[in-house]
Amino acid sequence: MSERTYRAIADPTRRAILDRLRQGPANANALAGNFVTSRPAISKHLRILRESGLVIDKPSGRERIYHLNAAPLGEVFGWLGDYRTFWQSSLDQLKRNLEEET
Amino acid sequence: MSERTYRAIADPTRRAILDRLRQGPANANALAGNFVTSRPAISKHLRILRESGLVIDKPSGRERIYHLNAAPLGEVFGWLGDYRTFWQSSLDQLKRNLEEET
DNA sequence: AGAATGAGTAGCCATATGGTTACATATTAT
DNA sequence: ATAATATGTAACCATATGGCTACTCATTCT
Repeated sequence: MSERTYRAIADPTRRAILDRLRQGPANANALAGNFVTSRPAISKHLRILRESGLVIDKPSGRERIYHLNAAPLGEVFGWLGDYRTFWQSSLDQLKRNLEEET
Repeated sequence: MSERTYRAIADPTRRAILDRLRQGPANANALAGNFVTSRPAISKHLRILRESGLVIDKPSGRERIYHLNAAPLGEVFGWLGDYRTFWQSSLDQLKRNLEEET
């Protein structure tokens, strides 16, 4: 399912929602309040976040409280981790490669 | 520019290209050879990777050698890092939250 | 010179994406 | 009971995305 995770975090609004949820649960209205975007649009983003498992919603009366579930991000983090050594040495390493046969 | 990075890695083919480049530089043809997708499609992906700075191309005669440049991934890694504590404790933490008022 | 090769672009197409307004539904407040 | 509130969905729209075939351009091989 990690494919969905990559897609989900590709959108800046959705990343902002996740960032917001790091400070604690919130209902849809509260989340929408943070953006210029219309509430239905946020509702759509929340659906995508739900489907990717990045948020979990807990119905509470007429409202729905959204909780962050960061677990799926672990996979992405893992994938990126494999590149760690590359970006650490990359600047000079790359230069050497590129100038190698100049 | 990190926005472009998130978009770039959202596509599985592009991630596969990056994975491939981790093993060393390659020209466009070689990269395209790894996929069922047509060469022009790969060419487009390479353009996006170039524009996001994730690859750097070094023209060499009639071919163009692509090198991985993982640096931009560092930003994404950093963003994900802020969630680390969440996914580590998330399973039981979340359960507690959800069952809190049940 | 002429053929072949590596690679990008143009033009086209179908589907996905993100946004909007209008509407439907359920729960809570008066 | 009725009004107000919270939220999601429907229908529609414009643009982005990813893929394909045909074509162009530059370089290299014979």
